[in-house]
Amino acid sequence: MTKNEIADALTEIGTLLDLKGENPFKVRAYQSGARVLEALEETELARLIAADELESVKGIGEALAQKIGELHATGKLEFLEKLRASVAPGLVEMLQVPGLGPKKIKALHDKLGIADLGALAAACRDGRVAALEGFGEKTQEKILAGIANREAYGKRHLWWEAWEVAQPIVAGLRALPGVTHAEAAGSLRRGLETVGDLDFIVAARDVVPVVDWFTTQPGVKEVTAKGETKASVRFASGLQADLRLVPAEQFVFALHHFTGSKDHNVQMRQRALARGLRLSEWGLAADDGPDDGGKTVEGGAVSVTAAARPATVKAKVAQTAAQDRVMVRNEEDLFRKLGLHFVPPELREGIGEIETAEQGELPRLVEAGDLRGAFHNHTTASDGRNTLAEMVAAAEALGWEYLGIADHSKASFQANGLSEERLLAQVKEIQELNASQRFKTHVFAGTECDILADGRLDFPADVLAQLDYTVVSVHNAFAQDEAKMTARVIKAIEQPHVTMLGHLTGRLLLRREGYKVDAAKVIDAAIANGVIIELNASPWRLDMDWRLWRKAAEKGLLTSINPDAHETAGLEHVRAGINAARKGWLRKEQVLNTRPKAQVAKYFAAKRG
DNA sequence: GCCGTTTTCGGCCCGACTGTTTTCAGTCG
Repeated sequence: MTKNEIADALTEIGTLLDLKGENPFKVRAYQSGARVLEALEETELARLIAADELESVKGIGEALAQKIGELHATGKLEFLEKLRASVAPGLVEMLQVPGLGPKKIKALHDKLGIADLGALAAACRDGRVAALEGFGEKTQEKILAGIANREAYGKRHLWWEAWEVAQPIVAGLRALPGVTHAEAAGSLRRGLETVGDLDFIVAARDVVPVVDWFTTQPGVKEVTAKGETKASVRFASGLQADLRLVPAEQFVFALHHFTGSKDHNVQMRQRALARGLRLSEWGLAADDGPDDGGKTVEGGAVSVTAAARPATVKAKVAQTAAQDRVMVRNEEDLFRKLGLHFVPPELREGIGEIETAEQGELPRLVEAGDLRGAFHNHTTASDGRNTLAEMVAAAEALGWEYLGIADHSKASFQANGLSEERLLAQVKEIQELNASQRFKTHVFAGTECDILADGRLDFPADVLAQLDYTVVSVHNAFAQDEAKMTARVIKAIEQPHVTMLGHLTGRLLLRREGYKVDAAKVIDAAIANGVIIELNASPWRLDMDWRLWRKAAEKGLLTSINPDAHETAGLEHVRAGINAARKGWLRKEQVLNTRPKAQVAKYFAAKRG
């Protein structure tokens, strides 16, 4: 078992023990054990197990060491299997209902015999839940609503959709009187392809109007929390948004903390501790040990124990400031205090960015402003919703130097794919449009040519030779096994005149898994053949996945950030592609469509031979 | 279950919020 799988098993043990009403500190021991494990390198874990030194790791004692060792060696754990058998599986599912935790679930199970969501809904409907001690009408209603909406509530949301909700809120927050800082944090800020919920961090002199404004935004369906420092709302789409109000001097720390990721934060806190500092959402302070006036660290938060707890947040800040608080002006400053170059939010995934930032070797990431155009766009000639002229006008409005048109080929019948004749007519139309100088934006004539089931292309080489460039993509026979699909794609990119490979896996985020293909082999073949793999920037695709880009680009792979636009508004999806490219550590030089028109034309010409 | 110049038992993570209570338990992050 890998360390992350073992960590998942420990977390599951914690959850199950919690549901059984076990000692909460025991529960936490398993959960923090999982966190500790996640922070270890895979090789380090193997070494510690081999050397029988697991117990030297803080947070792992005799019992956890034994269980981790067993899971690592055999992939199984009898203790966990017995535990699973002793807890009704429906209870775990009940944890998904907002407002239900282990205690309430245990009470429902023990007193009403409820063991799954169906029975819970029934008990709510006939009023048995409200009659239970510690429950009431409101709780019962909330549980019913939670069950009804759990699919929407539990689900993640496309980055683009979340961003469209978040943008006006950030702008509105910043415009409120007394607001000094406002930012969206979380996975949205990290540019992750999907987002669980929205986190807004705000510093304001007067909090009440901010909370009132936030909870009355258009689209808010439900206000689930409303206090002086925090408010939560739920939009009709099921998207949840949290607002956190912090004093101005804590803003940077809160922003960093809630931007995450969890792994990045764990590593940052460990780095702080190694430097005699403690980092948390509250601040950065000297680490004087656990008895330095009451501050303790657990789960990363610097907090104040009961004996020394001041009455208010303000008093707490004042007290901490009076002690050893390290002041920072911005995130750059925060990283600098820990001996690091600034780590852009998109890189904060805990996958090596901190080590690289220490060496000062983080790349200068590609930016939205670097793009000069985009390829792989559709028009009404195939399945697009705007004409060639409309698409070019939209590109011109974006200030683009060039726009590539790549309509579908005839095998994509469902998408009104172009025959050879229609394609060549379109090429002529494009040449005439360029000659007319009607638009400042130059149009490159291409195609999105289907890769047929056997790896042949939908157009012959002599037709492709008449285009500026060729994108090749898989649009059918998705069910082929990995070996067959991989061979099919490689055969396609080995053929002459192929400029770039479209959406490597064909995935549709939150809707459809991609087809099975060996990405590493395709990447090697693309490099060997001088073929680009596109970064399809459609918010539903973001394919090839950002997790593969860093290594692929290091090996020499070139990309193009392609919106796959089917209408004028779709051109702006390159913004989502920029996120993915940045998460893949890509520099401007590794993205074709950051190059000036003349260089692109030269690149295409060289490829055509 | 883990931990220890407060050491081998008795602590351990808390602030904010809601809902059920009338002083607090449970949830969430």
